[in-house]
Amino acid sequence: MRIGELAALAGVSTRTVRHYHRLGLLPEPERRANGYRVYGLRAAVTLARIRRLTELGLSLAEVGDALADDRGRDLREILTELDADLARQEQGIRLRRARLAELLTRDSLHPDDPVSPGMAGLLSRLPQAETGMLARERELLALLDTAAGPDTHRLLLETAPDAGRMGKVEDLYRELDALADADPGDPRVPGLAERLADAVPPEMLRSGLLDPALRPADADGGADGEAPAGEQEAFARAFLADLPPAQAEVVRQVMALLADRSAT
Amino acid sequence: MRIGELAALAGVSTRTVRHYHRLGLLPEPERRANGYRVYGLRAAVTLARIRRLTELGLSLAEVGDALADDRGRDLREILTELDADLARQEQGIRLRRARLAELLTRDSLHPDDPVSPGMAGLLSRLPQAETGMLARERELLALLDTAAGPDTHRLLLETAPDAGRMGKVEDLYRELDALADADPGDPRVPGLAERLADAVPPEMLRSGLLDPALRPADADGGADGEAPAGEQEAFARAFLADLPPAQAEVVRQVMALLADRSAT
DNA sequence: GTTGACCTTGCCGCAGCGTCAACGTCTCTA
DNA sequence: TAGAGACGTTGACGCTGCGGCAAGGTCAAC
Repeated sequence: MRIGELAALAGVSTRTVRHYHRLGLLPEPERRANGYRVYGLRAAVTLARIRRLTELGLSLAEVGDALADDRGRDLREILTELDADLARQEQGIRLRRARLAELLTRDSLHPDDPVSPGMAGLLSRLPQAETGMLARERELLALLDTAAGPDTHRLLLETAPDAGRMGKVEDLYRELDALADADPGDPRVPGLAERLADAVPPEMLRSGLLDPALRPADADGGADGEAPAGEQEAFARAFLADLPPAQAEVVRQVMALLADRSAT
Repeated sequence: MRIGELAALAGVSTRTVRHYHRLGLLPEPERRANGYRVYGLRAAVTLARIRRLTELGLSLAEVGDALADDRGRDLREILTELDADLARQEQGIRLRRARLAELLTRDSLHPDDPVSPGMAGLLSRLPQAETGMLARERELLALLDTAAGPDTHRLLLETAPDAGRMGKVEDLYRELDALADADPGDPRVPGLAERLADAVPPEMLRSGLLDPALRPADADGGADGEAPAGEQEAFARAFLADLPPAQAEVVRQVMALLADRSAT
């Protein structure tokens, strides 16, 4: 047999056969004078064994072990391990399919993409916004949905304000947006900060969710704080750093006010 | 933020971030004077979106499509397709796990490796043999188990001789083995051929399983036949080509005898 | 000044082949 | 007898999603 016939017999490509030669799974056979490989039935038998094993899901390296470890004994180990691995894969796929199914049943695929069900609910209660501060907060929440640790995540969903309260602060957000190009010393800043501080739900303060953000390190006017940076601080700092100066100043003042109040 | 902070925030490696840059999934940000990349919160948001999508099982290319196709609409298609793909994978894994389970419950892992249950049964009814013609036939059967089409495979299992009959021909196989180094013209050949032909179960002849092997093309003494080679002929030819001369001659004579008999 | 923790680009490696490329060999047919 | 077409040969690159290493440059702290 030449390589093409062997390959056809075993139902693989010639490329595959040569690949197995290079990996040492299939011994290189004799050559004819013209350089063509000549195969006997043994090669087909070995090739079929390799295929049976790979079709079960063994890697070629594992197949190599199984063939080398002279028949048997070790094979059972390999297969057992393989089964465990496949079980893990199956679980992973099922989990992703479940998430997918949940996503696909949602009436509208959220513009912020596949967030968790809880976060999707939270986002849907927030006023919609394509631009401005509200849009940024929506993005931040989407980011937190995947990047925050489970504790932060849980607190976030538990202390989420209800729709009624959110409706009330919508005007305040518009005022914030108006400060996009303003100076940090803008006269509108202090008043807005106070009204915003008043609007923060008390249960959010009590939850401790804001504690890291309230730490003094965030209150200094410097460009970058140097705090040891737990995860929540990291998010808070990144958020602040991303804001226009006047808006950042508002947020800082809000934080200062809240820190004062929670201290008393 | 520098790249390390961004990566930590999103829970990926810096290598991953740079990889996404090269793929165009994440836009290259501004650089500081020293060449360091500087990121804002937007990058973290995008990065988180990429992660959410990849964790669902989308390829990075698909993520790219989803991000490029400006929000939404197309995403549902991609996800639906992905779900179908995952379903296929899940089925594949289940099937392999079922086969694995079947294999692992077998008391002894067969030396010829994971053959199908039917073939395992057939092989277990054949006399064991480490070498010689019987060993070759066992190998051939293992080969046919994976390489033969479903029709051939079914015929093979249906017409398999029972244990009693196999016991009777065991002696004949030993005689065949004795011819391993003999001349094709050896005086023992014709008699052995006749006794072997007598031993072939009539239902195997009737099944048509042997028909291709009985065709005249196989009877000419030439080195290689040139028949159009259906699958069964291919196996038969390979098997014959692999035998020592005297044994091949016996087989040819058996075939000729059977052809005569089935013709009358 | 020297660690040590960052950052930069760039290239190799992984699994399992598919897919050229550039070439030789064989057989059949016009 | 020449040419077409179907084979064979080696070799190298491509794909996925990064990890790892090399060979540096930068920056803050001791």
